[in-house]
Amino acid sequence: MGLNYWLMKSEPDTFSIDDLKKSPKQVTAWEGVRNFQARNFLRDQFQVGDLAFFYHSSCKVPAIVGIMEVIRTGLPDLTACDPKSPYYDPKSSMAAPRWYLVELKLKEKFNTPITLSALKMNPKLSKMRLLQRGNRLSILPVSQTEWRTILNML
DNA sequence: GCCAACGTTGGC
DNA sequence: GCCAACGTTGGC
Repeated sequence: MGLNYWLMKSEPDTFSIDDLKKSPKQVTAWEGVRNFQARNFLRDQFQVGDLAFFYHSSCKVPAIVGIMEVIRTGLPDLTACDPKSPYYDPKSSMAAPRWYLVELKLKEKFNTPITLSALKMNPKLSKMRLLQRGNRLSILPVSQTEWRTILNML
């Protein structure tokens, strides 16, 4: 099986691509995913070497702002075990982790973000999951064709 | 701040 | 297992 492509949303007020750029080694643990479908992607389908778009959501100009590479997978999200964390989940435990995360390294920050409205205007992307009505998943698979189409928009 | 759409919870 | 109520997401 080949490598996968993903789109990962983050609210820039919480964690932006510049925060990632400033992180040690430009690596981050993508913590706080609390949706089962997204969790299943993280736990079961992410592979080392996969590439992911960094997407800024819930902000003035929602956009793809860069590319990350998956460097570690299948790690339990221990913020679920920390009562002081906003991501605390009493139903998770060290012995039986409920939530997982991956580690990502910044590959590229785009000089010009690819905005949501630009994505919507590209007829080749009409089937993209991000653009489907009512989509709320914070982690979405991207097809290889979509990935290439989007890179061609840079 | 609004609201459509969706996910989760919990009573039955 | 159903489904109403509630909470969250996220664009606008």
